[in-house]
Amino acid sequence: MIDLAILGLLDEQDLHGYELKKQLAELIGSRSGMSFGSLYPALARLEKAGAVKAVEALTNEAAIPMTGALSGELAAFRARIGRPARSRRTRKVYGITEPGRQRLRDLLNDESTDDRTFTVQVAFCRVLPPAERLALFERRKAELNRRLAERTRGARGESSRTDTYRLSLREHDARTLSHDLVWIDELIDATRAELVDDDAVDAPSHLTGGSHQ
Amino acid sequence: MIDLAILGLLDEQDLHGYELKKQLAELIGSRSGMSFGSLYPALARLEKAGAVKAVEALTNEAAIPMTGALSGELAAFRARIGRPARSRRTRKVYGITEPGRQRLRDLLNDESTDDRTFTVQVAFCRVLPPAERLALFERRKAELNRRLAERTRGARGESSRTDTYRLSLREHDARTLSHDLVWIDELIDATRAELVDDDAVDAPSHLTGGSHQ
DNA sequence: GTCATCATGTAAGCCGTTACATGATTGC
DNA sequence: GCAATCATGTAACGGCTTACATGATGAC
Repeated sequence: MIDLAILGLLDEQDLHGYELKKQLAELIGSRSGMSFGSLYPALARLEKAGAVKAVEALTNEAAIPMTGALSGELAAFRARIGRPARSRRTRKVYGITEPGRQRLRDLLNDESTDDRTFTVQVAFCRVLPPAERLALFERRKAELNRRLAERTRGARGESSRTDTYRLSLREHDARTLSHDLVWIDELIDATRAELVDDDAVDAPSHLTGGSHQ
Repeated sequence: MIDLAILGLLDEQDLHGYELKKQLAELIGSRSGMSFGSLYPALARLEKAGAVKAVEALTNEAAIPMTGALSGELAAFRARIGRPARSRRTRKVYGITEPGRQRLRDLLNDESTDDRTFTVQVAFCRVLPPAERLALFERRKAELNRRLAERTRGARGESSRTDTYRLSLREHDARTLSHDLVWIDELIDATRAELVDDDAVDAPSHLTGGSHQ
């Protein structure tokens, strides 16, 4: 999962480890770890595998892309102080390679039932072609439905040892699952619309009435 | 977290490892692992620490508590087939000890911000006195509010690199957090009501107007 | 010059998973 | 007897966390 997050971020812009960690924390929350002790070895592993490579960090601020709102806080800070950027000899800036992009697509298509992984997959799914994105969402939907079914099955035969709190927990779980399913359906609808749009260019109107559920 | 789940279940009834795993899967879902490779070492560790002990598994069905709906499925199966229970020499049935119960209460009061741990804590929180239960819920509420605040802070300054899917992800996260907060408030209200009831017996009406939020 | 921050890494250790090994009981 | 299920464990391995080690840069 860490590979997915790293490659996804590097696909957007070149970054060094320290900044990567900050953006990672912003993306998936500062909780759920992602400490230096796992980030740097992961970067080294990816570099060895050829998925990322250290790009020449030019020694002045031109090395840092200032277009748009990228590195917004840092840029704002510098502008406020009115001082040139440091030379930053010690930073090691990474960029994604073409094999790395392929690896990213593979990881996005990876059939994992892990919740956190899916979150990160959604965060970067725009790099997938619509059909694969749709497949990703459909797999997730199937997984959530599977859990819902499992839950319903388990609800029988345990009536004796369920106090108020455990009942409340079960109800809350069920509501959360429904909530997630509604969301997935939104994502699916949006992506299907994109697919239809694409088809309208290449081959008109034979997917519009496609199967639901 | 595995200790918490094991002690919580053993506090309800004596169980052997295999059955423990089944009930664990029912409680927190068959996903999120809890394989034998972690269960048995955990049981051994708890036994060594004196938190659980192997109880004499009598070699006939009398060893298995048939009162109420305990072991409901197994009992039903036997009744249906009409055959006596097996001797089960190989099973090692564990029971919780008094130190184990204390350890259970400690684990329930443990200040962890882990989501899964909290789920299990709720599942067994009935063993806590209402005041401690309330404190557990309040801590969770504070944690969720902290995450919400962090999220809101992070929402500024990232407008450029947010596509539709990442926006949708953020919205969904926010809705999920609100949803969880509503639930926590329900739990808090229920527990506070219990507290007030208790007070009405011991010491009337000086906690009713307690601080909110 | 010293402290905080930025920045990168290594090492020890925990925890949990997968896979393997073993063996009892029961249905057929 | 043989396969399926029940039942208990061990061993290898991997991944992640905490803590440690190092050093550059810039503020004061």
